[in-house]
Amino acid sequence: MGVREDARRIKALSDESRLAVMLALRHGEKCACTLMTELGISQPTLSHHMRILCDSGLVSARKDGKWVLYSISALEAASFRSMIASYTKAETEAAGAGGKENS
Amino acid sequence: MGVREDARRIKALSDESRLAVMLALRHGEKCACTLMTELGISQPTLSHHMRILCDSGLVSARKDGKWVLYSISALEAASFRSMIASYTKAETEAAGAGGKENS
DNA sequence: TTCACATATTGATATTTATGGATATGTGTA
DNA sequence: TACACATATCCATAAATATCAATATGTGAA
Repeated sequence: MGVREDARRIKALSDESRLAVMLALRHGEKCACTLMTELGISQPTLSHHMRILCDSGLVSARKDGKWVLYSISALEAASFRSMIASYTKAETEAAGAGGKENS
Repeated sequence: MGVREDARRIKALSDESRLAVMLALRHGEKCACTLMTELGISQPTLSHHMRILCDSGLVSARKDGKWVLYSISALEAASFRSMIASYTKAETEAAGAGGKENS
């Protein structure tokens, strides 16, 4: 919690390369080498971006032999969307009585 | 549309001061001078942040005499949340048949 | 017009960040 | 052990960004 931490989490998504990573991971986990090829960026640069995404919690890493498989954390992603909503949804006067708000 | 443009829009929210602005505007429009006082930042700095928020579309400005009243654009905010979802929601194999997805 | 106030712009500076080469670490295979 | 490969870290550099003082612009009142 905290605006500073929220800004840090949002910053993790505020980069073109990292958004491309998120798109690449929508169908499931991928190893760094695949992401590197698909994005067309250098290995140190990809490693840098993956660290930021992992630090934010949005992406989690799993070691498999010499590969590291990255995947979107569904739980953290939902929490992220909820956090975004808290900044972008207007505060309704009598909130809470109406129902679920989110699916 | 486009990953680059999406990154730019997300970047608009990836700053602590601008998140504070969004929170301050949740209950309705406010003038720059009020935001400046509430956030405790200089006038040029606030102007800089408001320009970025307005450029992103999330916030819209309305002139009233010598004041400029800022408010969250509900339509753009909804579009923003939808865009965020497109990067953070896992792609389901047979999507679309289930129902609304969003409220 | 002049004045006071609200906001935007300019310009300079310090901090952050993205990038990739070189190198280190870790892992499986021969 | 040595070797090839995958990933992380270190380092330097260029670009982007946040900040604010000074100044410009606009607006209503006297």
